[in-house]
Amino acid sequence: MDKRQHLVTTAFELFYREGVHAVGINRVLEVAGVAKKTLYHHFDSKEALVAAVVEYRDGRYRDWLLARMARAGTGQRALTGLFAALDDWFNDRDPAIRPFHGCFFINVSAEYGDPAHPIHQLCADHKRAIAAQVTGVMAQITEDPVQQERLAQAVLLLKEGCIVQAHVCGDRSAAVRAGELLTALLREAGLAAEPA
Amino acid sequence: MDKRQHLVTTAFELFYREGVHAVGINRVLEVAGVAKKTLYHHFDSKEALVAAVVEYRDGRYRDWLLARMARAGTGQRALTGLFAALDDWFNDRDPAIRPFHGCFFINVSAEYGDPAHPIHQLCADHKRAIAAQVTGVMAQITEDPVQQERLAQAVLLLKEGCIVQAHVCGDRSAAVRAGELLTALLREAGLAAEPA
DNA sequence: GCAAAGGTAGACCGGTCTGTCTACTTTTTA
DNA sequence: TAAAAAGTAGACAGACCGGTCTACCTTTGC
Repeated sequence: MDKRQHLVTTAFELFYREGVHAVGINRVLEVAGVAKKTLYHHFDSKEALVAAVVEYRDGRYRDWLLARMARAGTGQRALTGLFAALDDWFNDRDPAIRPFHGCFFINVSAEYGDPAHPIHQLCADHKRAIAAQVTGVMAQITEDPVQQERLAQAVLLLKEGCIVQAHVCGDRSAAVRAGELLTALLREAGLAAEPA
Repeated sequence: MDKRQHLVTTAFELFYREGVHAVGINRVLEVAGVAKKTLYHHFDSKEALVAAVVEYRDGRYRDWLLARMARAGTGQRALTGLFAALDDWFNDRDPAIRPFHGCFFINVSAEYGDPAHPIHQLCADHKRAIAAQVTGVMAQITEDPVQQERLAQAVLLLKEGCIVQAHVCGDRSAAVRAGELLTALLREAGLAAEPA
């Protein structure tokens, strides 16, 4: 059993559910069943642990989303798969990502509000990595690079928007509406919807 | 000088910039130049202060947004005004709302992650109040109630989305793109863009 | 003119925070 | 097999947390 990894996953669950500042190091140690010395052997400080947790979640989340998109197909089907994945996430239907307590990266960057803070930067890095993934899919839909960028940005806007609506307002159907809006936008852009 | 109000505005500035849990009561008192007894004369607890701060910001923010929309005109022009207002907010161009550190309500509900928590509820209430405002404007654009609801939801999705993009990724032009997407959606819905 | 309300400063309470440390045990590896 | 690495429990330090309290001062309304 890798103690370091165990600390990271335990800390993630607590931080995600209750917030970073609301969870003390002693609480993490108690739940993980690990000695304090061990934590400070692996991490210089709580902030170093937080950084490791963000990076861990970044990898997990992107792997999950990419897999769900790939499973749905390519091009437009992958985008439909993205919003279907979000819908399952919001409604706790996918064991691979359950439970839903909002976007961890939005939550953490709310607590580390200064954009220059390293932890905030890690959250921004995650969003940029997701953006790169989505832009890659866009290349399968249109050849026009301007259109690619424009539509990728639309997907991201709708994605973040529906995550916030789902978490803050408890609107669990936000992903469905976001998906429908994207379809409308693709139609408006002259890209006919593919049959299911 | 109303001490209670002074405490609320001071606490808001600190909470907004640094987060609720990151700012202690003593810090608020020090910055406000107010005695601890006075704070606990007006508020039962820190949480009561937080609630008052959220309600204060709710009023201020909605007044500001409503004024900006009204200034831009009615119907579609009001919606354009909404995204222009967000753009000014993100780029610190409007003294009435400056500075920008993300959406206070998203930030606070990230710290009070439990949807059943009263503070989280207050944040949800704010979003619902904004939603009602936007739905009202939609009645000026189309008579179809289904279309009204659908487009209002689209505006909210794009609004929350661009706020997150602006704050987490530091993308200060997110509001402009969100506004363009809304125009595209209105066009797709068969509602021709009004001339400026 | 005086009581009531609202204000001041700051000591104090019990508790929690991050982080350090001692002293000892287990596991890994060369 | 022996040294090095990684682990254990938990006391401790110094700072800060939210919140209470005493003792005193200032404003305000009747």
